[in-house]
Amino acid sequence: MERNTQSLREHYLLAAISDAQWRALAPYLHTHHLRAGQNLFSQGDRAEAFYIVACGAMKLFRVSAQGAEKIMRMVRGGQSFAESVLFSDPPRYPVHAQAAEDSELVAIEREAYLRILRESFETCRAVMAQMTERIQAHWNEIEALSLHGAVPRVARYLLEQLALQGSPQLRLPAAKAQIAAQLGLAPETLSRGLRTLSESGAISVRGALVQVRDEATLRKTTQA
Amino acid sequence: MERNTQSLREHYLLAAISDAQWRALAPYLHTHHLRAGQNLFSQGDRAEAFYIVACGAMKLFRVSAQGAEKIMRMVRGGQSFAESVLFSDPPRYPVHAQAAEDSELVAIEREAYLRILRESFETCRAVMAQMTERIQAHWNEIEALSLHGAVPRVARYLLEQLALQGSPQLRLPAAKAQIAAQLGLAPETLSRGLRTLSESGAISVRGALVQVRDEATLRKTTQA
DNA sequence: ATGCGCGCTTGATTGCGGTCAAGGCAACCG
DNA sequence: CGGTTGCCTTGACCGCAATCAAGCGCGCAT
Repeated sequence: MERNTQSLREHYLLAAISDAQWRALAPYLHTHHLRAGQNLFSQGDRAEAFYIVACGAMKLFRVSAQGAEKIMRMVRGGQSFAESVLFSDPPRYPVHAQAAEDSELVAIEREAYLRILRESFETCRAVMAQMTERIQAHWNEIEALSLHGAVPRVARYLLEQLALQGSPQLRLPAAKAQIAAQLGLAPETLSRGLRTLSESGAISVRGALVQVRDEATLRKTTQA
Repeated sequence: MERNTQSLREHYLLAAISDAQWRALAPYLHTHHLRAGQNLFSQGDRAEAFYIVACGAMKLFRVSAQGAEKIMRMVRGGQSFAESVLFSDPPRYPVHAQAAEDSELVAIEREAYLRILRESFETCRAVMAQMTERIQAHWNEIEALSLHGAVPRVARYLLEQLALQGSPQLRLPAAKAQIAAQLGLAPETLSRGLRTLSESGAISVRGALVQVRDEATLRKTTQA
């Protein structure tokens, strides 16, 4: 973990703390290596730590009684997850977490980090800002789920990716079945959605490569 | 507002601050009176304050392009809303807010409260805990929306109300059309959902009065 | 008491998305 | 080079919830 130390400390959850605090925290950091498909924790497990993804990708998901899987969030390198267990009481993980690829994580012990938080308003502020962002994202998702149909959801997802990847040459970051699960759709419906968007001229698709041809149309479709 | 001062200060967002901080904050608190149906702010408005409901009820909602209204949250006496604008930049309200009944609110200016927050970890902690709770609620709602059908959503809502009201003699807190909008359903579907639950023996309905007869069945229906 | 109006319920129809089953396509392997 | 395997797409069908359209019941005012 020595090599990662510096980049880890640049993470927003750790950037604002003092050197002394950093040294105090160090014994409570642990790295984990997971192979694709391996479970990290299950929904309902007692939580002693939260995590930062060094590399790879984790999927956070829930499972319905019939076994259908809904991906709540994909977490990639540099992002953190399960910070919410810092403040829930009793601290339990509210989702399942599983490695979507071979991954490397840093676990941060809950109690130790809370001690840091107590002494650093800037870090508190970072945590709160992060939570705020998450809340906004949830509202958008709830709105999409209850107000819009399947095609707008796909369009919204593509715009998100566009913002994320910069280039109009998108490469889908996961298998389409996974993306479908993230959007709360059947894989077939995602397929048809992409087809519809193609036919409207907004995008063109070949395999996992999506070319955004008309962002304006795409943006309109979002709220249709 | 003098009469409310004490009860206001017992609100979790204000409970942990010192007397000096309280005096410093006082000039930045403002009471508002709204009649039922009156708008407080619209989605996208620039935000200078967040709010605590003294009495009455506010509805927070979004509107689709076709005019359909989705109630994101109902806020009643003692609860606060729009705290998330404390940390978003630029600070804009992410929903519309409208009085569902005649209501009395206390507005707390954003900048002033941020100054308090900087000096009170306990208050930070309260804010973060609150946000955590909200995030969990959103996950539950997202799960319900994407994994379950209409009847389980109704069942879930009734269980929420049961926990809230204590007694198995529920009084629905709003017109059924409003509740339907909150659940993301057509009013007709809510009606049929209640009917289904009646026929299964889980509840019985007369007007706005719902008697919970079999909580276990209701709970099963939730995740069906 | 009678008539009106509004909110709720009920029934019939429609459309969207899920499910099931079959086919295409590409990568990997004998 | 043909075969197998896994992923994706396509098409046919089905079911749930939205929509449309009456009917019903209750409160209210004349």
